[in-house]
Amino acid sequence: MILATRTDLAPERRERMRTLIRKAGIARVEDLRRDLRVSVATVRRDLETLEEEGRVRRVHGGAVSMESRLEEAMFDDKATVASKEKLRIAESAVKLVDPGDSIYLDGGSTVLELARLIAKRTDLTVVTNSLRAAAELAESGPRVILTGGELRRLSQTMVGPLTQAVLGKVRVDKAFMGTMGFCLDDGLTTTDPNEAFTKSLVQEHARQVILLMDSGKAGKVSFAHVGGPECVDVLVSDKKLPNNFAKALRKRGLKVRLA
Amino acid sequence: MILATRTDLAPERRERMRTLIRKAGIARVEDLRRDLRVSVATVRRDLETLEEEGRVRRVHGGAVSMESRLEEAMFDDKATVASKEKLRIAESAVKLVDPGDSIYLDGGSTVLELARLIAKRTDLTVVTNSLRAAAELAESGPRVILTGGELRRLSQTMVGPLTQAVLGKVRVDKAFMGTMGFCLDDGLTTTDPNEAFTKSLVQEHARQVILLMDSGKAGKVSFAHVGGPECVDVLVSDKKLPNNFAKALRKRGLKVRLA
DNA sequence: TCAAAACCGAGCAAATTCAATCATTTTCAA
DNA sequence: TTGAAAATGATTGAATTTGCTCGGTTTTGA
Repeated sequence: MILATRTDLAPERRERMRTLIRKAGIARVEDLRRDLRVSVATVRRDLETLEEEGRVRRVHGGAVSMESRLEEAMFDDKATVASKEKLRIAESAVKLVDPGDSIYLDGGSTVLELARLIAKRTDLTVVTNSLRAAAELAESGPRVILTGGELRRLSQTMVGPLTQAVLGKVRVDKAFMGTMGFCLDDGLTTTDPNEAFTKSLVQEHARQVILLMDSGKAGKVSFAHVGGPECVDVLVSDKKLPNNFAKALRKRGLKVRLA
Repeated sequence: MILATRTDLAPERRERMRTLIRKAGIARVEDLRRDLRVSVATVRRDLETLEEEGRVRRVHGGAVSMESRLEEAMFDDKATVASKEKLRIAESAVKLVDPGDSIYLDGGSTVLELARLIAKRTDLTVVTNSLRAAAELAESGPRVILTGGELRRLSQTMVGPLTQAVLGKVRVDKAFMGTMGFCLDDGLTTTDPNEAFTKSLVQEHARQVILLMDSGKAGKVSFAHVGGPECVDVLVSDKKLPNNFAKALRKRGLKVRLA
């Protein structure tokens, strides 16, 4: 009986739709309409359901399977979005790197940009607690030393007391660091105490501490205290940095570079 | 008759574009327009989104890829299926991991398979000197501690004297290790002295040393000496392992598991 | 240094796709 | 069988995407 076959058609149709999308990785609304012999309205409604269930991700013109590599590629947040400011700051900071230097790079997106800019240089030694920075330099380039320590997933960095073990044995000419907040009263602050611990540890073993900070962080205070404003030697920021902020820092002996 | 080739969905097209740029390192707008059969306006708009995602860097006339080879390598790692033997060995080895264990994972493809198998477990502590293993566990799963040390590019591991700093401060229940060669006379050998140094260091701080080795490595000798056969407690290998080899090891007190 | 060529971004129009709405059909229980 | 609820299909205005043009900018080569 023809009607009988239609009884529980909807769930079955959605299941077929899901399979079709998974097989191809991506499917157009029009193709699904043709394959499933239903109207586009139904296709859209089904896609809506599947999206709510987390099976697919809708895109203009169709849908991407959540299990496909395409989905991974599209919505991969590992690829950090570098704003123009951050790139400019990094480009300015790279000029501070002299031939033969040994430098430290910590986590943070601006510092990561700097890592990309020195990825071809073979005359440097880079110490880092950032897995992302290490990944940028993993193929070729500087000599790379990782600090070790406990993995902090959010920032993909190695932090905590264990970092002391390696950091205690090395000295760097310049430490390039990021921050969550930097203000005149509270100095350098970040979100995680372990992260803060490692940051202050690095400063003890660096001849010069260079802070890469987009202007949005100026005056901000985060949770964990790293050190006062005087623990930074050079600040590299962008032109939107408030004038009086820069002036106050210079008065305290910091060098301020605006990219 | 082939009708007009239907246009790609935007995510598909951007993915293809991304691949083209990554493969060549750099691509011109004009080339992309021709290869993807779209207008230059669309190419530019796509490049803009890819740039915002941090995947490419636009330059006058085209774009250069910002995706390091490592990410590609990581991706290749995920795509390549390990040999059946290696997977079987890893599946056998994972049964040796008890709830709450702290374990060590070193470099090597078989051990990497093991890392994948425990990526969902949250009851473990993993110490590793392998960036690839760390990458497998970077998203979620066990507590991860990295040894730190100098990056050895070929194996993407941290090796050398600096690893001592962290390894000296931790103890693990089980150390899972790979090898380049294992024979009755020379014991465990590997290609790089620094790597060998770290391996023997680990063995001092592990209650139990478990060697994951496909049968092809049996009787082989590599360059750098790690330790005698007795430094291994358990050998996990595949069924092709020569019978007399297994027998000789058992005679010396090693446990031998064949997957 | 200067001019030609190539390239870029913004704005606009056409085409495609989407979401909301409503009419029709189907389902299910009384 | 009947009526309410759910599912489906069609319509339409809004939103998105795409290709093209035009004025300004960057690069190239003499």
